[in-house]
Amino acid sequence: MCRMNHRRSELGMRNPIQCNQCSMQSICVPAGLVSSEIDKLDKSSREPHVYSKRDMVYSPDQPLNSLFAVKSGSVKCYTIDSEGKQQITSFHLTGDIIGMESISNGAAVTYCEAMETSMLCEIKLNRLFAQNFTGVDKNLLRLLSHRIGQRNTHYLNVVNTTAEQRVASFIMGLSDHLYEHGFSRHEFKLPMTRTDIANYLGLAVETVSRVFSSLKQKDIIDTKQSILFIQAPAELKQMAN
Amino acid sequence: MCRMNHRRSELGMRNPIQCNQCSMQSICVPAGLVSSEIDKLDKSSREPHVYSKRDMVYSPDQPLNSLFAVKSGSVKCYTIDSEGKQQITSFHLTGDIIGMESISNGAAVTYCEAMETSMLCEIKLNRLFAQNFTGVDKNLLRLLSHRIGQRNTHYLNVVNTTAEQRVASFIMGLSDHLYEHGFSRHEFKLPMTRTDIANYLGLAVETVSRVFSSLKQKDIIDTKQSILFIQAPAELKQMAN
DNA sequence: TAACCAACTTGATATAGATCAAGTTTTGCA
DNA sequence: TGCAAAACTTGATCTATATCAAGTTGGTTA
Repeated sequence: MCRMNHRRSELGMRNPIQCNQCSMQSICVPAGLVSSEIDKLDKSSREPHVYSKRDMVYSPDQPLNSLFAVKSGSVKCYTIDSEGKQQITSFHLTGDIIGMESISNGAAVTYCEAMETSMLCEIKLNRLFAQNFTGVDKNLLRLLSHRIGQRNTHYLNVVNTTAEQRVASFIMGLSDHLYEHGFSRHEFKLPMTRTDIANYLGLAVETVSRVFSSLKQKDIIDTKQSILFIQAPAELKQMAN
Repeated sequence: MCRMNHRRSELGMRNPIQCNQCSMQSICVPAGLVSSEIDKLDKSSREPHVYSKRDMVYSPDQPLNSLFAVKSGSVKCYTIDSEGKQQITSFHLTGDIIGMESISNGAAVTYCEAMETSMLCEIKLNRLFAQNFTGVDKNLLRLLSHRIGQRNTHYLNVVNTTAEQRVASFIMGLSDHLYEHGFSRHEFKLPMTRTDIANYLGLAVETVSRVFSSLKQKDIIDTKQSILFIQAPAELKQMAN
């Protein structure tokens, strides 16, 4: 049987699900809690908050003692330098936990903005710290450790690589992430603009556009509006290296 | 009185100090332990291991359930891609804790190599996990969170910046780190080669060399062998932005 | 459904930094 | 202490990608 049939469409809106069915519950909720206790969590932790396109989840220097789980949709995190220039540091899709870099000083360090209508759950850190839930701390520790690895990987993808490698690796990264979270590997919506992709990868928009055109011409990918089709995954993976 | 007089020379070898005097003890040793209990820690945790230049601390895929504290000297972490090309992901000096990205899967993900004679203490993770030392877990969590921020900062320094900005920011970063750890802010030894700096910053060696020459010509820095002097910190900081 | 604005594309040209080349200086070892 | 190898520097040339320019396409709103 084709695995694809079981997969959710990336294109439609998903239904919000309860904490006790959520794939992120090992992080969100102290591991020891049973279903009846989950119901007692305050509403802001139990129910996802809906953000519209361009809504800000948090801004630099804002006190922040929570993480956020992206239940659906997508966000971008960015800084703005002294000359007012935006620099995107990360994109986050369904299944990502964001805000880990602010644990160290209790304040946000980037802007975090919804790129489309998105649902995020707030995970209050004081709940994780309240008791000696060492098991939970371990999960959290693994999560942060994994994020450090991801940041290194992104760095490796941008330093000393060609424009084509960066874009190929970027697309493969999205594809892998979506597949791990139950979506199609070869057909998905790109929630970010070419300008955002370019900024994230340290390239000019025009260069990103040219790479997309070139990949399309080689029948490696195709696009229809903001939907991307990966037609030759092996070739793309090889480019990404 | 000049603060400099109190600072250790970066140039000479430091004496190993005991755990109970060590500035890293909040991370290395479960916080509750008193001096008499520290003595009971096994020798590998209590005493730093000495590495000679080019010695490998760990290699990718090697099982790793420890962090390492750099007590003196310096190391570089790097990956080697499928074409055998080295890419340096980080440098670490006295006071750094390394290996955090391997917590998530219990195995090293990079090579870690001593750049000079260095002393590192092994911090076994199972000791931190053994009991419900939530306080320690919190320290560790903050440490990892901080590292994520550092990785972002390094990324910001390399993406969409000029060669001059990268080098200026790199030098300022070293200067700040060394100052925070009790060394001189304006005069220190560069333990890495120009080739390593170039690789780390995504530049060619020749470009790094030219930037150094240009900064020297502008009387912003000076070098004598591997000693670097920062002569105009304000200008350098402004370049780094 | 028009019309406007943002996003995207494609082409022409400019340039920062890579690469190639040929020294010079420094380091480490016999 | 001297010599070889490695590290570094400087100059000349090349190139990948930025920048500038001028469209085209697509999405949103009246």
